[in-house]
Amino acid sequence: KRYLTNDFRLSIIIITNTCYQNKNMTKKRITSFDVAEKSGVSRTTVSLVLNNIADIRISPETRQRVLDAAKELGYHPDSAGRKLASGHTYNIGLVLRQSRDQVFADSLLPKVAMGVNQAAEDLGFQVLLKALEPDNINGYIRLIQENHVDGIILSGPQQDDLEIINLYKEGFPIVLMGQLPGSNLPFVDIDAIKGSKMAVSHLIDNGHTRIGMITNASLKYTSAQQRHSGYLQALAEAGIAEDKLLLQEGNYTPTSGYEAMKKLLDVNPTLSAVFIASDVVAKGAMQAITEADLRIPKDVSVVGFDDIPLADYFDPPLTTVRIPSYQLGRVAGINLIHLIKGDVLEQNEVFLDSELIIRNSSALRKGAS
Amino acid sequence: KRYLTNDFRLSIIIITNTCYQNKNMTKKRITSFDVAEKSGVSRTTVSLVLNNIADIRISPETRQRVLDAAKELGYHPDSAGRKLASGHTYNIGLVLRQSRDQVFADSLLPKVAMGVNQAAEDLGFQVLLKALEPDNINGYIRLIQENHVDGIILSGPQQDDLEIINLYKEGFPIVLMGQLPGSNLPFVDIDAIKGSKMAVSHLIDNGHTRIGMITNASLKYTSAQQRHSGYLQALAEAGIAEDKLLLQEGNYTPTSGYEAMKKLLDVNPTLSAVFIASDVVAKGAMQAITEADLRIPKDVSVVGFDDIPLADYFDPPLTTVRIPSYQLGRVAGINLIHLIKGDVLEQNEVFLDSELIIRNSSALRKGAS
DNA sequence: AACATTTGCTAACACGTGTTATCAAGAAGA
DNA sequence: TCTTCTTGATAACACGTGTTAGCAAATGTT
Repeated sequence: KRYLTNDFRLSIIIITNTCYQNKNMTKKRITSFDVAEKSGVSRTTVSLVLNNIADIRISPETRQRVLDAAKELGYHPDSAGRKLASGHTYNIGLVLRQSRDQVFADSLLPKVAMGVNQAAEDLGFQVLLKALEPDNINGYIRLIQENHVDGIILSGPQQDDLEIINLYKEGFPIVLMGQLPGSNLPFVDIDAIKGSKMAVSHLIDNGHTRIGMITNASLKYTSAQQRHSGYLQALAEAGIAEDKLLLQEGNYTPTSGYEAMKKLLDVNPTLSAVFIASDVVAKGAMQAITEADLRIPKDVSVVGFDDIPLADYFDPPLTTVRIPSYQLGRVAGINLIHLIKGDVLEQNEVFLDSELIIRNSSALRKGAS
Repeated sequence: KRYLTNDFRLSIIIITNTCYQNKNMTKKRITSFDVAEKSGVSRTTVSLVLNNIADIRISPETRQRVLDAAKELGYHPDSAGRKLASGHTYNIGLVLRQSRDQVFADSLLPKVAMGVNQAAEDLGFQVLLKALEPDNINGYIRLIQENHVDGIILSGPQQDDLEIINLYKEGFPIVLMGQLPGSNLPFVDIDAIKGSKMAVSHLIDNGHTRIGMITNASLKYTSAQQRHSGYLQALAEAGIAEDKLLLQEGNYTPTSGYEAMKKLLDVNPTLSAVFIASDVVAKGAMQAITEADLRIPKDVSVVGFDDIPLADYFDPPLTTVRIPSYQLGRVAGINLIHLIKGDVLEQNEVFLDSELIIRNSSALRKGAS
């Protein structure tokens, strides 16, 4: 089945008639039949012209007559009819797998959503938003079973998402935002290992050897694992041994960072720097550091992850790893739509580069090497 | 036209057959005809049973036979077919009117979106997300013209949104998030005037008389106007004269708050408190205060607006006005769906209460009254 | 027994589109 | 002149559902 372009739609931005079903004074919807009648051709011809079908012969005069009639009547094809006939919905689903609290605290989500929206807009698709409740893990299935979408972007996939793998194997277009190890589903993600490594190496370069870490989330999440493993790699390359006492888990919230940091300081008196895999968590941790009468960065250097909008306004401004959120959403959208159209992806696995933003929270200590 | 319930859908959460169109090995979709055949009744009966139509007589045995067959075959009605026949899409549009930068910085948006999502989920609808580019003000029109949605929530309406008023007059279901003065469209909003007044009165109660204000956005936005007018009302009630030198405009960003605060301090040496109608803007302002060698709250008390997730972790923790974002989204969603179903709204204009969260940034100065 | 009513179900239409197979007319070639 | 090819357009089918009008059988009433 062919996918249609929307050349015609773009040419009619002027709103002449806004007609829709209305239970009171049922305004008649303008159909392709009306356009056909007005321009004195068949409905088939109208469809062929308006969808700009290639390899079909229509005389230039007729074509123009149809376009004029459509514009004059303010015709807009009905999406339901189109879906039914073509088999395509021209919708993509943006499915949020994260817990509600996680979404609440996610200050990058708006950027991601805008990126997806832009991709859809550019390619003639619409975005269906679906947040999954924890007790409704397979809630997105309805989108597919009832044919609401042509494909989905699954944000924050987790280990127990088995159904999604079957769907992909059966040929349903899916792009992950984040990774699902063990599956070969196409995904778009940042290279979190590289990003974390960059962050921790920066601390090592500044002379630190006792470097703690607080994760962004439980280590059952892929993204937490990766950020942790970047930390380990940086240590290994510098010949620093891993010390499990230097690791604490956070869970997206400042509070968790506060608690984790307190534990870390209790157990590790010699700790001189900490890598916290989430800016939000870092904010809480910074407070714990200050409350322990330690100064940032003089006594403890801090590096975060995400570069949330406020990171530059932390006290002191937070050195962190910037995630290209908007691009992440945009590329996921573009790739999904390619998949839907049956194109082969240039890259099945896309890693976008993150960037180390160096600010004051990791400034060199006076007198250090 | 009647609106259908989704009782049947809820009873089939187990996924037996996940069938969809596939260009390679075109799995046949299971239709209501298949269910009819299997249970030995007509397609009409299947439809009547599955949609649980009232005032129709079906024998209990037949009803059960249909339900069993549907469950066994894993039948799920096709949304396009349903839309075409019923005239309803069971979609609501969440349209973001704010500029891209504004959305990026909006840390409450995820909560709002989750609220809308929840309402839709509960009432059997889907959410279509549409962010408008500044050069595409009427972009949502396509959603309506092509019949993608049964109604829309317009977030952040602006003065020049005239088309939306016409749509509503013609009977199209619309709920605003935020207000559009001069129109009588139904809306859901916080009582921003009351909230601001509460915030400023709190400062006055603490003994302040020279109270500055930095707006959250340009005063052409309704929300900025309201927060400003709450500020003025609180002053008036306390018999404090308005001083235009005490007002500066912000624009969502910390940077704008930083600049605005510097100007404010330059011109008003006696200023002892400031009300900043956005926590994000306040963060920048707080930095300007600190850089001027002033202490919060000792020299300058600060009160914000929004209660973003990090406000409790500002230094010092920020006194602010909490917006019930999730509820805002949920109520907007519920009311829109009521409107779609033809119900009369209990309240056409919904004001949700905001709450003053008192933290350290406005603590009483030692020795003050 | 004759008629009226209820019960249980269905045939047939409607929704608005995309697409294939086909056709008439005109142009080109033999 | 007769045949072949091209052009321009269309009739007819398909998609999957909701809904109205109506029908036969069963039940109730006089």
